[in-house]
Amino acid sequence: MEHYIPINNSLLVNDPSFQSSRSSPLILIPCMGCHLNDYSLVLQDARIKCTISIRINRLSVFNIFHRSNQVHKRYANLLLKKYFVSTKPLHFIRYSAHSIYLAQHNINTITPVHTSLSANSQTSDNDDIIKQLTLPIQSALLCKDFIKSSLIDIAKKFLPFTNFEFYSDGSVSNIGTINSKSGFGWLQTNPSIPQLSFNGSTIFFPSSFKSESLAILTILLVLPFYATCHIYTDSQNCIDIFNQKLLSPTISPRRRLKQNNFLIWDLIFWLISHHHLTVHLVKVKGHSNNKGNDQADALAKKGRISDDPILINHKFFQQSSLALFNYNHIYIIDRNIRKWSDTPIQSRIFNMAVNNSSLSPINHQITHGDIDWHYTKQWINFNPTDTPTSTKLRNIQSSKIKKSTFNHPTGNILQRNYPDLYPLGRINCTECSFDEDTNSHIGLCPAHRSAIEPLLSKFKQKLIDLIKDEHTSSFSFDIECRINNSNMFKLLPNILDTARQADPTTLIRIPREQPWILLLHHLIPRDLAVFFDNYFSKKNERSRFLIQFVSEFISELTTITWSSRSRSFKRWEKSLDITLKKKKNYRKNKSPSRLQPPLSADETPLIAPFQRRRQYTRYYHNKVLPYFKQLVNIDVSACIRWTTCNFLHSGTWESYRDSLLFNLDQFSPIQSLLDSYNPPRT
DNA sequence: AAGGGGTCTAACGACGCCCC
DNA sequence: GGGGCGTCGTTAGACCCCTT
Repeated sequence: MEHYIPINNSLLVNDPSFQSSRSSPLILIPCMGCHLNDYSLVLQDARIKCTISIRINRLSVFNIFHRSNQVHKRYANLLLKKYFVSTKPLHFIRYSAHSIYLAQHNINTITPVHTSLSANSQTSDNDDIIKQLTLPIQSALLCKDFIKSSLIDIAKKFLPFTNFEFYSDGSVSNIGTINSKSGFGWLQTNPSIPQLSFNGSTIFFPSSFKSESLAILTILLVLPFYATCHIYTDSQNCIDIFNQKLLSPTISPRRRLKQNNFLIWDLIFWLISHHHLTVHLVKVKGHSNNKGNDQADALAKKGRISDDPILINHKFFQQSSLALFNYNHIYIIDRNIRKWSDTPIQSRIFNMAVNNSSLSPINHQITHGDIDWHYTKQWINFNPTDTPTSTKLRNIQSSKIKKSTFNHPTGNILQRNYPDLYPLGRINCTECSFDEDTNSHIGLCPAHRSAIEPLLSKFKQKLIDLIKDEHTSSFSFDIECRINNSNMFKLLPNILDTARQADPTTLIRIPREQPWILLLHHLIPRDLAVFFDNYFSKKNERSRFLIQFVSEFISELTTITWSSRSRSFKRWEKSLDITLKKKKNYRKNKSPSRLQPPLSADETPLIAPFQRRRQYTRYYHNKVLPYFKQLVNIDVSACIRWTTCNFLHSGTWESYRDSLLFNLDQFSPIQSLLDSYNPPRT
């Protein structure tokens, strides 16, 4: 905010109009620049000379006189460009601000916690230097006390030296699983200095970058004032960030808070400037038989086992910190918050999507993980045309999405959308004329079975040939046997009929034993993906082959099912004289009829919302019609656990999503660990 | 020792906002 | 309207670590 100060009263003293015993008025003018100016704030308005930034959770407001007020006339001769006049004098405002502060903090006495550094400088005693040096270790780290004391011991032993050489390394195991552990280690290698080493572990957002950063940080923590050190690390990333930030020390808070692990990096640069350190980072190649690096690597692996993690206390930066986001009061999310927010948002969107009642026919498939979402995403995004956008592509995509969300315009959906155009009652499938014409019926329809069966065996043979010719994985035996045994290419009439003859009050469920039905809805079944995962070792190869195979498979399946259904449905529509023209004009014809009596203009707005409301309730709360809203029994809190998993461990949330039956008890070790040393609460 | 998986960056194109 | 700047999504590539 812009900094305003009271006008210098000496100017007013000479003014005869103020020569009175009454309280002097408070005139505020913009500050022209002072030590409080925050240069890191980049302002658009060049007229503002002095800006201050301060972290507050409450603002005290006081009133000012309006420009038109009589009071302003008294100051007209001062020729001030920009000023405000408070309705209350300065001392009154200061007094009320102080009492608000006391009331807010619920205190009567304030104990100063700051120990003045200038007082200590007189006695340059060793103990005092140690005390100053280890202040960051004591206050900036959150860990068990024995870790702090071991760091302080190292700092004491390093105190008489200035030139250091370190090898550092980080290590992360089982990344992307709930068992991920990250550790780091370093050792001092200058032969004239005690060759001490250190290792530790950390939690939250494990990545090798975080481990390596923490290794550098702990090195800097133990260095004495004015020390020089060379750090040999194998992380190109750390070196880049280090050099980049070193060259541009005045970085805006917005940019700073986007840096991953900014708590660690802020502390690193705070130490460099306050402890006057000279640091050089040197790149070494990992696993290149470098003795120091190998030892650091071993230390990092050892540190990984440690159950006592080291964290940064964000409150160390209370002077400069803006409001930081935390995860459920556990720990600060010290990375680009906008990027990170994508994770919970995506998982929530996914959870809402799979909980949608339209997908209830494949509810079992979703809960049992029968659908491979990774390949499904690739397939939905697959563009068979050679241009990025086209009408053709739009039609392909719209058909894919409608079919996959069970919203393809079948009888029941058309009846919902055009209630006056289609006949009342159940619209039966025009091909089998037994069951209702719905999205889920398409795979179960007995009319298509004779055509589907040869197609399945044709593509079974095609898959066997493809894998036999192109497989790259080490094990290639029993290809034929496995594919022959898979349900993927089997048509089981009994199971299909059982699914069809479901209780009419419950919705039809697609049988899990017939995964090929999922392909009709453009969802890739796990039963098919597993062959590609097993027999193709390269990631891009298996995607390419799978998409190609699926593309042909789905196109032929669609021809004999969806296309055939659509043709016969069109004939049926024609027999009832339902044409495309009528559908297109349906809304157009509807709306004038509603507004037809325009004679009473004040009456129409009352009618319109009422009618709309009735339509809404008709489809969402009437259980007889197919599309009433109902809760699907998928855990609503799943998205929270997926995100938590992503926060505590690593990897994409999708990797945790695929084990949908996730056990909440797996968090208890982390929770007990957190409880054990009283985590920061913000 | 090879390969997969993860993290991270740079580069690119596209787009929106702000200011001149 | 155009330039500057930031944002977003995607892709390629480099690197490291772990697993097999």
